[in-house]
Amino acid sequence: MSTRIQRRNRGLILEAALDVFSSRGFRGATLDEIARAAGLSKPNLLYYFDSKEAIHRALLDDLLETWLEPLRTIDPQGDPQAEIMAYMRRKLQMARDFPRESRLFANEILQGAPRLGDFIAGELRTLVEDRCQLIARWVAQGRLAPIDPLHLVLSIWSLTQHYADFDAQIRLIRGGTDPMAGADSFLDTLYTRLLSPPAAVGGDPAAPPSSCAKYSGG
Amino acid sequence: MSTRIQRRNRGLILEAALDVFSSRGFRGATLDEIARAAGLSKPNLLYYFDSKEAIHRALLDDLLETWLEPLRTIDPQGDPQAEIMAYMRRKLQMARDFPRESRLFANEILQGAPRLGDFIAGELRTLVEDRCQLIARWVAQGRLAPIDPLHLVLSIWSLTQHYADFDAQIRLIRGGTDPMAGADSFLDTLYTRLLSPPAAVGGDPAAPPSSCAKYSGG
DNA sequence: GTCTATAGTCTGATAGAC
DNA sequence: GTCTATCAGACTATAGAC
Repeated sequence: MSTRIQRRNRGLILEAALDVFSSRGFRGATLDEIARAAGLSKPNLLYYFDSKEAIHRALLDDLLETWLEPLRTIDPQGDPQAEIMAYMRRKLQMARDFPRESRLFANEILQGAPRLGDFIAGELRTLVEDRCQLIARWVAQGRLAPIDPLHLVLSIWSLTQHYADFDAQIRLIRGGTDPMAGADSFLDTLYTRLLSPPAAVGGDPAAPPSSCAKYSGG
Repeated sequence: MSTRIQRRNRGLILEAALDVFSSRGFRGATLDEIARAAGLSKPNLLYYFDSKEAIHRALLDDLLETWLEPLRTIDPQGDPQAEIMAYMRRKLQMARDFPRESRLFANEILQGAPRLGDFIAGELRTLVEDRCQLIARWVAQGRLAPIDPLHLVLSIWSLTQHYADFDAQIRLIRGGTDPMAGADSFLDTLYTRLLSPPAAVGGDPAAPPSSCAKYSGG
């Protein structure tokens, strides 16, 4: 059983650690800096967590469910285009609400996914494959414009997380203005134009993507 | 004047350092690992470069021109859609040819651009603003579908660099297959649908983006 | 130019008093 | 539970022989 002060201090540590790990990477982060940010002493950090590694792992574990959930929420019974647009908007909202978590994740991937390999090759891969099959069915039914399902999913990750991961760059380029100003309507426009099934008359100028067949089973 | 062996060793060091810095970040990299990868002793590294920081800076300096050039190459006299598609393809080719450079850059931005702030707020920002004005003119002339120029540029950076920066994740999700397989035709499709000016009849279903006015001057 | 040896610093983790 | 003090290892960088 954990006391009130224990939960409070664990929370302080994780909050501080998220700041430091997300902006410096695992090796760039130091316990000294985390301790200072948490307002605790370094030995006290190690009273609550066994090691620097354990703090980092706790952050990742907290993150993984959050990371899968927006993709899980896609409803096979819903309207295809509306479902994918809603998924994109959830991911964009996550970039707004949890930019540090996005950068923590990006740091891990950039360094070869040393601690996330199992998660990605397991739960995430399974879920992505399932969703790609769903999208391929929607395309086959003519309810979405022809598109490669996997690259579509990757594009949503890329375009939404970019606003969190490259926040520093966008701020410097935009000067004072909000880095995400205009992102919502831009992405709405982009995915509307990308996904709208070609109207009965007036064909789509783009060639259909070569490989949807891969996911057409199931 | 530098001898043949000096040029060779500097090259070996920079090549090894690019491997290590791009996959571990600045603080995660160690001179021991770079020395081992270069086949030289650690003091010998520091005979050629003043410090770890100096090696890193040399890599970034080499990178910056390469980073600007594809954006510079956009031709104001060319066909708008073709120019932007060609720019996207150049960036995608860079992700294929120079994935380590892309990850080196991403590492720096993720950590708040501590060494790239001046470059981004200066040369890059100036060039981006110039290109956004050009794109805004093209939109105003009806030669491109209505779109926010800055977010268009950001989307190209995001979607192309993603294949280099998140390579580890994509590999794990795709299993054995080439991480970039299908990327070319996907991005061709995406930007064709995004940028094609609406045909005379059969309007675009997307609302025009709110703010192109910002770049309409010039 | 390249090496061995090492100085000096930082960092993760532990010991032990309170 | 929290602290001061400190250890052991890893790290960047330098000294000095060859």
